[in-house]
Amino acid sequence: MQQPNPVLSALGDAGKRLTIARRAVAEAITEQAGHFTAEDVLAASRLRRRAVARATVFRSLDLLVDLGLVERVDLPSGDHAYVACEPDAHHHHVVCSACGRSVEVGELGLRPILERIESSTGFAIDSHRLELFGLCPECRATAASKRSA
Amino acid sequence: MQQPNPVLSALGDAGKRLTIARRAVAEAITEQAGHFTAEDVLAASRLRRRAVARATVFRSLDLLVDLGLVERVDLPSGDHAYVACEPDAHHHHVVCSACGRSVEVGELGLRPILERIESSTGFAIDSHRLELFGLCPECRATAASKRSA
DNA sequence: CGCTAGATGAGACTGAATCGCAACTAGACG
DNA sequence: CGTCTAGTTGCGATTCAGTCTCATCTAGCG
Repeated sequence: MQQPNPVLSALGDAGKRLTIARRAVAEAITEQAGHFTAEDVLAASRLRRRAVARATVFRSLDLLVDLGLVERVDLPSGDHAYVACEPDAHHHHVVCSACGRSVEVGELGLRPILERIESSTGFAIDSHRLELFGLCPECRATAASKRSA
Repeated sequence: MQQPNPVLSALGDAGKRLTIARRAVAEAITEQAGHFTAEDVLAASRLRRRAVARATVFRSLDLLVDLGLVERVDLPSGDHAYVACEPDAHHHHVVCSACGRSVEVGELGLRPILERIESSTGFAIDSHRLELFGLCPECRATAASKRSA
């Protein structure tokens, strides 16, 4: 297992050191199916051979957010979570409210809407945040079978 | 000054008691230009003759959120804030990233986009959250004049 | 006026997130 | 391959928003 881990190579590209702690965080992140909290990463690192200090997890996460490899989302519950995502392209996340799995969706024609808002309010909109919550196909199926039981 | 305060009358309609603490919170909220944090309300209540306990501020805020008189927004900074808003109609908020002032915008044709996402991802989207950040007209003007100076 | 469910205040408590600082190490350089 | 040092890390203390408990209080009704 060399390291096809995109998080690590991106760190290298950014001129950051590839420390043991960062490898551990990167691994913990890439094995998460959907969104995860800082605490999840912390717990995952502890299950592996290398535990990472809480402060370091936060520092690494901040770094990854800066690099655009990870994004912060605020769950409807108010909790803070993160999702791994492709850098560069502007996109949004659809988060399953049952299992937490998340998928990215592309830019999806929001632009004309933003322009409409800009002209009607006079605001110069420079950032937005669209978070979508619902049930993923699997959880819909589960919910449906439970209901019929 | 009787009480044309919409927050208070809505509380009454919902069968809730109009206590002194709630009046204080309602006043603090209605005098906020834009978004505000729980701490802001707390501070505002202290400046007036009637200080409200921290726990009560949170309880009142939760209540107002339930009644749809106030909405929670998560600032890009990660802070939790609230915005007063009209109940009932589905809408979104545009928040000025400089002064915090916020205005509501209506439903704005997001529906077709949501449908597109549902069919492409298989998710059943049941809630979404769109928060827009940018400069309000006043702050744009201020920024522009500063830049030319 | 008196009653009672609902509301409040005070402050202890929780848990996430941050900070400061000494110790460590990745990676550059000779 | 050894040395050097800025970037990192770990640890523990700390902060701070938000919650909880419970005794006390009161809005609003009859």
